[in-house]
Amino acid sequence: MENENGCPAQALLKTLSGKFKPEIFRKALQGPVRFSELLRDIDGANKQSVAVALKELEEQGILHKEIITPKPLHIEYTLTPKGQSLVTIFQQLEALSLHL
Amino acid sequence: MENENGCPAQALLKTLSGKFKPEIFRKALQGPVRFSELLRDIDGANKQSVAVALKELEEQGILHKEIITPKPLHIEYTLTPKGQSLVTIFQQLEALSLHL
DNA sequence: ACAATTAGTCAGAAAAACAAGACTACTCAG
DNA sequence: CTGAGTAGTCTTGTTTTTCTGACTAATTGT
Repeated sequence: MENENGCPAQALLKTLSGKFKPEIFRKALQGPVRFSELLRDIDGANKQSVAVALKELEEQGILHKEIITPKPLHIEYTLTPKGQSLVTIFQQLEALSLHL
Repeated sequence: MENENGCPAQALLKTLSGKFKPEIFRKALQGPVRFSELLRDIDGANKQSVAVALKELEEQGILHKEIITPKPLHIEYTLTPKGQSLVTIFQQLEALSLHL
């Protein structure tokens, strides 16, 4: 496990790779997301993968986890400022994929 | 195998995922690359993975494969215009990974 | 009391990605 | 003729990623 990486973008690229991360990120753009909501809405999603994706996105400081109410358990994930800064890059990626 | 993907960026993101693709892309920025050169220069690279990466990058229209001389076998891969258009995005990704 | 929802975790299986080594096929230098 | 370089492919095996189903633990609805 050595990581003397000559390519800085690679790390960032990795943080958004994974089957559901781009999808989750995308939904988070439109507002706070929750675990079970993602599970329902994302086609082919499974608990484990969504849970791991959320955890990693949180660890990477892209999403912020917040317990809204503990009584009827309600947790929300929102984009952090760092997450917001990725938005423009995503928009460009999307623009690119359209006209090609 | 259905791909009615709600996330356009995901496809593009996938084209650059994989252990060596970012590295190969990066080298291609500095000039034409060749198979054995990548094999030598990229740390931990192996024939199979590099071959597959090159093939996929070519299929995705990011690299252009050209036989320079068939006699002493010499093949070069160069960035296509589509590949070029990814450069700015990469630069932003790198800028981002620095100040975070 | 019983079912459903919330948000997970855990163990094991299945699938996908990656790696190692043998092999093809052709050219060039000695 | 032999060894080295070019650019791969093919088969097999390992490692990583993803998926499935069972389980926890609490609350709300019927």
